[in-house]
Amino acid sequence: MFLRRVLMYDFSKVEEKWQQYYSENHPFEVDLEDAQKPFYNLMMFPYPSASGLHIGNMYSFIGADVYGRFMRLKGYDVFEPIGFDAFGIHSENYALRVGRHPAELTPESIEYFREKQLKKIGAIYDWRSEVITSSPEYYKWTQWIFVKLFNAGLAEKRLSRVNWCPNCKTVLADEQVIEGKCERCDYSVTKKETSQWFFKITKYAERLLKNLEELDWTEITKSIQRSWIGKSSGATIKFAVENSSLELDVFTTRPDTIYGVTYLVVAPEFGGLDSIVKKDRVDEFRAFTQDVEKMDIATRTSIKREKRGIFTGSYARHPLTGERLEVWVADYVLAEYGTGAVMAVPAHDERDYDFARKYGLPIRKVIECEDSELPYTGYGKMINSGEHTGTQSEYFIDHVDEIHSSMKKAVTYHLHDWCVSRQRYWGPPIPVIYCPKCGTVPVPEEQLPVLLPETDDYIPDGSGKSPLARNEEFLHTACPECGGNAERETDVNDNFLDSAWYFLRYISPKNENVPFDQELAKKWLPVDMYIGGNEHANLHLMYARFITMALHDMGYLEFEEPFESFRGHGLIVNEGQKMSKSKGNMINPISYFKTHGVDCLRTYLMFMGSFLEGGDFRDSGMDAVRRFLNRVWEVANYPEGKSSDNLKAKMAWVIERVDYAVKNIKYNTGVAALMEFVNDAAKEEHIEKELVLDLARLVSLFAPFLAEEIHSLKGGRGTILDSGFPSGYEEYAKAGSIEIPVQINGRIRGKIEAERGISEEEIMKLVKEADKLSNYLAEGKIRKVVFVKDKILNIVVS
RNA sequence: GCCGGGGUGGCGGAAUUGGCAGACGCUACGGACUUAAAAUCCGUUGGGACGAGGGUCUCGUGUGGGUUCAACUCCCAUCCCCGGCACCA
Repeated sequence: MFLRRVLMYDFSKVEEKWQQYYSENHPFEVDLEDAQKPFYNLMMFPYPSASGLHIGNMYSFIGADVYGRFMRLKGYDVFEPIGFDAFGIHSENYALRVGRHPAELTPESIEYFREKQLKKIGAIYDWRSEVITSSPEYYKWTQWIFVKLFNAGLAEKRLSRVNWCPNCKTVLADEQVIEGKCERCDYSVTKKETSQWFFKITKYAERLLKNLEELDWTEITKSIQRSWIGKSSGATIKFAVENSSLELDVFTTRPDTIYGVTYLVVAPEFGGLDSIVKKDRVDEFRAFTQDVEKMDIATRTSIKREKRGIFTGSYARHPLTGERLEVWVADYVLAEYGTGAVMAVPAHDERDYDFARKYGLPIRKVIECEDSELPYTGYGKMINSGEHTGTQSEYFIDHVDEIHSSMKKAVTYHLHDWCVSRQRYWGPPIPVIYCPKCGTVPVPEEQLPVLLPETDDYIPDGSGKSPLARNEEFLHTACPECGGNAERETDVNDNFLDSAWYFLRYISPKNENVPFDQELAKKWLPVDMYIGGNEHANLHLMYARFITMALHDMGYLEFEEPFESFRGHGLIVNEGQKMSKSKGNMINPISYFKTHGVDCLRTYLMFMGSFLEGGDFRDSGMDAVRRFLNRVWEVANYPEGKSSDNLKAKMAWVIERVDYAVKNIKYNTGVAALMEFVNDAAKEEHIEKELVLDLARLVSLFAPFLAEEIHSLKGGRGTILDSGFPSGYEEYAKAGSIEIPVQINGRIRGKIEAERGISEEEIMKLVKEADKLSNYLAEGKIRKVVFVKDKILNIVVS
């Protein structure tokens, strides 16, 4: 045993040196026009709302950057931009909380994020492409997109019962309501009827769903999108209402239970209800609907809550049997879904069953089952179904179009139109003008941007109107068409619109004439790899896809899907515990920059678990990675001299492992392979320069600064990423002997050392010569030999 | 309830997709160095049995079955955890 001198490297000095090198020499700027092998590597830009990037941001960015570095090392022109999602309710709420004006606070936050954090982490950003969504140069084009959507008939202002957060004092999209609570502040959301701008994303529901099949996205992300779109197939069935011109359309996924309908139910908010409520019941009906209205969404949609309803006094006719059916109003039917009315089949639907039992409504079995199974919701043989008795459910559903003129196949989606207006200050004003003569007029392109006024009067008042409505100077304007007095729309756009197209702006962030250069778009888009958290899998990705599709249909983009590949990564926990401010167990990345260094934090974040599934952060793991990096440095400083063939074979193996690990986003296994190599290399007395360089190249994905230092120590110039992905060890990988495990009757009984590529006959000969193994063979007759070349030998003996 | 992902040592996690389960790392223990500690280095570390010892045998990837020469991996059943959706008709 020989004692090795301890060689520690001064990470803070090394890191400072290369951070400075990166910021002075811009080695990662890409010539977008001339690049030969374009690769667009995208990560989710942060919103500069809090006191700095948190460890989750860091995790996400570094995971994406490792991929970008890998592609760069492979010789691609990797475009890795970054920016700031600086508008929106999170930034605004943060500003309100600390009592500063968002226009004043946001630039400060950005400055801090950029200079103190993002520029330190060793990412290969091209800072020339930075976009800030709150800058007029950017939101001019956000407004431009609004106008384009408006002109294409995809934006519409309509009266709607929308989600209202009494705390944030704004409307929320359905997507921002989580279990009846506001996504931002956790306050119980209520419904409020107001006039709002909507984007007609539902027009794209089928395409958004269908295209998922072709996308190279993590499965979990696709599944989240699918369930959000929520397609369901069935039929609409028309019921005529007695003594009324009203026809009730219901949507059902189970038209095969049509003979089991014993009453109809409509939602309390259903339009035209007044006409069917019998006069003697009007008061009772009013009281009931008002009561329902008052419920917050969490209560309304709670499954456990007992269903309530009242009979309207009207009857409808069953389209097939002519039977009279009571029409009820009940709080368990939602106006927003399907047609807002349902046919109740208590025997075969749990909700209808509960309701029918409570109010003594008839229950009629029409699908064969035991009485004890009611409500039976499975498919089966139709019974008590007139001429269709004996038909199978599935067959009836398939042929529903042929049964009766009142029944038609239909599809509904859970996806709702995207409510984009926000009654807040900190966002891009919606570029629309209301003229008493000309009506709703979009602001002409040449008048964009509609600047957000600089004002101290920006705090929301809960009136349901944006603070901008109080700004007389902003409010009053001239109609672009007739020049007469007109008023501006005072709501601002949802923050998700800002981020729905930022990846397009990155390729031409300074272009004043177009939102994005179409030639560059052809060359660089769609995005080759997008890595980010699954917490944005629903909203952000869906909206970005929608906007891209719409721009495609208008002829601005050749493709309709913005992100060819997407990888959603997991979350970090701290020592097995979820991080939260209230628990006080937040991990502060900056403090680790100081104690362990950026390289160490990067490498550890990638090593602590499977990136796609998230990981458990532990200080002891940080120390382990610091040891590893020190060993890399130590090995790099070994005297130069011939290395063993074994070590070169190991290098061949590591190269393959790292290649596989990065392509499959299994970074932890890549780091593990590098550790193995370093453990082996440390056992030798000296090392060849080329091996040191190749080690550094692979290490540079995770620990860039240390790698750059080693590269320059060994005489390299520029950034190590330009020196190419390691190769050239193939012959060592092929040479040498390997151990082949030998199984006898499925159990490992020994190992045979043999040349690579050995044949079955040869290895059997060696097995028979080996005492121990031949003893096992002697116990019986060889029935079968299974030999997988270079892998395993299994002999069946009986 | 439906849909997705998962369950592997004391712990974080590997196993390139049917081919040596537990790579790599942590922790713990033992040792070297040290006046001492830290740091560093070396060794041991899934359970059980046998052996003075090199070792040998055996059980083992939530649970119960199955397919196969061979199963963490595939099939059937079942339990649990995480995530998404959910009075969605």
